Amino acid sequence: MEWTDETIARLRDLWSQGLSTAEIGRQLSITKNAVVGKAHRLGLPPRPSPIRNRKTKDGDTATTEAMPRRKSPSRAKVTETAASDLFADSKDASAAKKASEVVEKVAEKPAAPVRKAPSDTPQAAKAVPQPVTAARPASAAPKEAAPVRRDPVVAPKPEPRVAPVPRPALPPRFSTAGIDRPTRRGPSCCWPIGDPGTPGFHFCGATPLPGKPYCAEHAAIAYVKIRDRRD
DNA sequence: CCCTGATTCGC
DNA sequence: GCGAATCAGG
Repeated sequence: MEWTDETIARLRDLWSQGLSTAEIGRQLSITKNAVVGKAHRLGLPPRPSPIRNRKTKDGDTATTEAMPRRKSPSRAKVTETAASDLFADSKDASAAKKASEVVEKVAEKPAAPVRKAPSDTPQAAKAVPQPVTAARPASAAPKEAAPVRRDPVVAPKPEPRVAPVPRPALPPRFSTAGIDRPTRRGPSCCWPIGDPGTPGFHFCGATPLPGKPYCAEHAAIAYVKIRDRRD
């Protein structure tokens, strides 16, 4: 896999949108493993993991005995043997992991696998292109489908605020402060320009294609037929 | 079973 | 650095 600057940017983007690793992988035509692996190497914020937090914790005694730290999955040779004990210090504190615990509640799952790349596979065909979250940049709420209903009588609001989605304010490093984002309301292309966290980072902001989070220009890059991207 | 993300470790 | 194999929870 060639991790170009662009594919990485897309990975970050999709990742930050909360898409599942498998979904991201599908869109990038790579395996979910590749996605997760890369995400980790990039230091992207961990998602709420479905499995139990098996490390960290103060005394570390928790999981030790009940769970064999590592199996030797056949492919794993006995490279550790004696070394294991000698280097068995490992008391490293994974502060980052802990931090993720704090945010466990945020959840708000991606709702549905959306934004399937237009492909010729029958499977992808079932997915209806939805504006998953053209409004990701900040407080605007996705989920227009939210069946949240206000008072049946009053509230003739022409623009009912969408449900207060607990969008957990992006992590500090992704703080939108100082980010140059489009001033106009409504959908805007969320193609990332620059690196999140850096001063110049911003989203494209152009008017997106109907039903897509990207403008025509970036949608052309974002949505590539799987068959065509084989090279 | 399916899904999910996390981790390990040969390459 | 990469990602398949694997683990493990829902």
